[in-house]
Amino acid sequence: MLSKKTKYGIKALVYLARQEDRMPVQISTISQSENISRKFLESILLSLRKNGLLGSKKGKGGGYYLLKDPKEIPMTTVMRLLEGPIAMVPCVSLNFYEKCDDCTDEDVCAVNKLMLKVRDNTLEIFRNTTLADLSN
Amino acid sequence: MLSKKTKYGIKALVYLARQEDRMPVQISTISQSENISRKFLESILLSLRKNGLLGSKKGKGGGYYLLKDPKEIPMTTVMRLLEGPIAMVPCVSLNFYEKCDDCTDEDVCAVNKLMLKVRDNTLEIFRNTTLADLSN
DNA sequence: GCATTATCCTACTAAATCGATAGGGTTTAA
DNA sequence: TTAAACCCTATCGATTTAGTAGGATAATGC
Repeated sequence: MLSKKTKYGIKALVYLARQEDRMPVQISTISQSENISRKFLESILLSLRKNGLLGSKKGKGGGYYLLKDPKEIPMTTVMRLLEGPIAMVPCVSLNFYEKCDDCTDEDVCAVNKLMLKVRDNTLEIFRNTTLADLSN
Repeated sequence: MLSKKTKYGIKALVYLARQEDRMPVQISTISQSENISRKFLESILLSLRKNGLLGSKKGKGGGYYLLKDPKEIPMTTVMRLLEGPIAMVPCVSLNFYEKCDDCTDEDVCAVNKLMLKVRDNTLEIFRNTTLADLSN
């Protein structure tokens, strides 16, 4: 299951991508428009800023804005920042690989075999979809 | 992330699928071979039996066995029994559909659009993979 | 018929995660 | 100087996860 954090994060990013200019948008504006708890969204946007996806401006007239062109932001980046690993098991993860405790031989493991296929497909979709694609 | 329940369940089913005959296999045998906590595996196999995937025999010489030919068991069935919905959000789920609280219009929702693609692809894989495929 | 073997079933629990909420601190524009 | 806005840390209730405990029930073989 996708966490609400990820879901809200994507919605907020798409909201920002839909702005013609790169002017700062306030948290409250997004939270009201997308029906997201203001405080929760605040923490999400904060982490997206810390991870280099968003810029922010403090004080009156401040807010958040995208640092790059939406066309240059693939969903792999977004998903990894918000949700973490794309793979369903760590043993098939590219960026978060971890060996299973119980598995003696990964090459024979049925779960590994199956989830590798799923990861490949999902990854392909995320790679070929940018924020811009979702904003239309 | 895939739950351990699902992971262990798949491993156990594959173990059973690899038996030439349909003789009952004891929980302990599988749990030792696959490094799974005996009691936890017990509860998993019990639920698979209740859901019609496995048969069981009590008493001495008892155990669990597949009720159908592994070729006839697609991973969609297995995944839905063990993990639940295949979709990452309920609003794109076939068997577990649920409307989002925050979403006013599903047709415009970026998350919906993206996750629909992911679900279609994942579903295709699970549909075209049977227990038999994973047992080789 | 009785001991042994194995599944069946219910209940409990420790730990982790999720989805927030609280409550200030700091910066900036007007 | 004041109000608007982000910044940051801490806390919290509810839920899920990954088991564990302990006995009830059923089948087998002697």
